[in-house]
Amino acid sequence: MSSSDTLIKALKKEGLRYTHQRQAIWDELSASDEHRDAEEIYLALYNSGLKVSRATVYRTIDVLVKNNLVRKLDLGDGRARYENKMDTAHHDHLICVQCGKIEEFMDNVIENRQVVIVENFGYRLIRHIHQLFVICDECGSK
Amino acid sequence: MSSSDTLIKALKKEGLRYTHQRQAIWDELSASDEHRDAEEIYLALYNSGLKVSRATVYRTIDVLVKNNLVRKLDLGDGRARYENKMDTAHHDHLICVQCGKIEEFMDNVIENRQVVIVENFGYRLIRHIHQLFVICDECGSK
DNA sequence: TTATATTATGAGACTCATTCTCATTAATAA
DNA sequence: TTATTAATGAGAATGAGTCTCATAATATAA
Repeated sequence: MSSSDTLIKALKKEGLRYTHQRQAIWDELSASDEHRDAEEIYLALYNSGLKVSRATVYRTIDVLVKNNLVRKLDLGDGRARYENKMDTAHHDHLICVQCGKIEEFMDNVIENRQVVIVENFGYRLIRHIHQLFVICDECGSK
Repeated sequence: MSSSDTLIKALKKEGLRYTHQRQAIWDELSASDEHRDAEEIYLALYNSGLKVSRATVYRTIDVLVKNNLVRKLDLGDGRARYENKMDTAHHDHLICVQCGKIEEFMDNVIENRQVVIVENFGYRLIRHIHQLFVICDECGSK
């Protein structure tokens, strides 16, 4: 499925129109594996000649997040980061507290344990946030 | 060790003065096991007749967090919550996405696994955030 | 103690990410 | 095509948290 089809499908599902701006924002996000904030995405578009407003960037990202095309990360520093979720398996993050580098991890033992913990409470797991704040190899060797 | 002693020790360590406001804020935090935001703490003090400014609430909480007397929680909704850390063992949180109820959990399997994951990257674990967003029993039965 | 030096406080201005408003523009339906 | 309706852009508004600076309180020296 092409990148446009994915977007069009999500927009259709939401009863929203297909616009150049929405395509541009999705293009920008889907072409990268970085974890960027809204301003970085806005500037990337701006610098490539696509003048999409910040408001539209935020509005469109919300739709993408809601439709599982993009993941929103809250690293606790006041700026949300966004990562493309296309073709990527579930994972959580390691964040270097010195340089900000972000790595991904996934551990089935932890995934399963989470479910057990929640079940023991008699609750139902909806989603989780698991972030390991580290000092990475480069920062640690200095 | 009394509640005042704990505070006084932390302030001394930081080279800060012991004031009525700081004591009042610490009293308010140390007397409760709730997970409250700064405004709730400010209002609790205000309503008990202690007119401490919001600025001082924030400033004092920062000191308490830095000295491990209080834990700051980022639930991703834009308001930090604070919980007293006195006499409480390490734990993470379950948060009901419907009613906001917060429960605590601790699992040694997960704790150990985290360390292994980070070591495999050649990194060093500094701290972690692990939040399980759930629908609690009360909300789920409705 | 009392005076002196220094830090803490309060009020409100400010910041910054994000959201909202609303007039204008663009996409879809007829 | 035009009519209808939704989307966009510019900038105002929001809200948690931080900063400023004049005043008040605490600690130190005498």
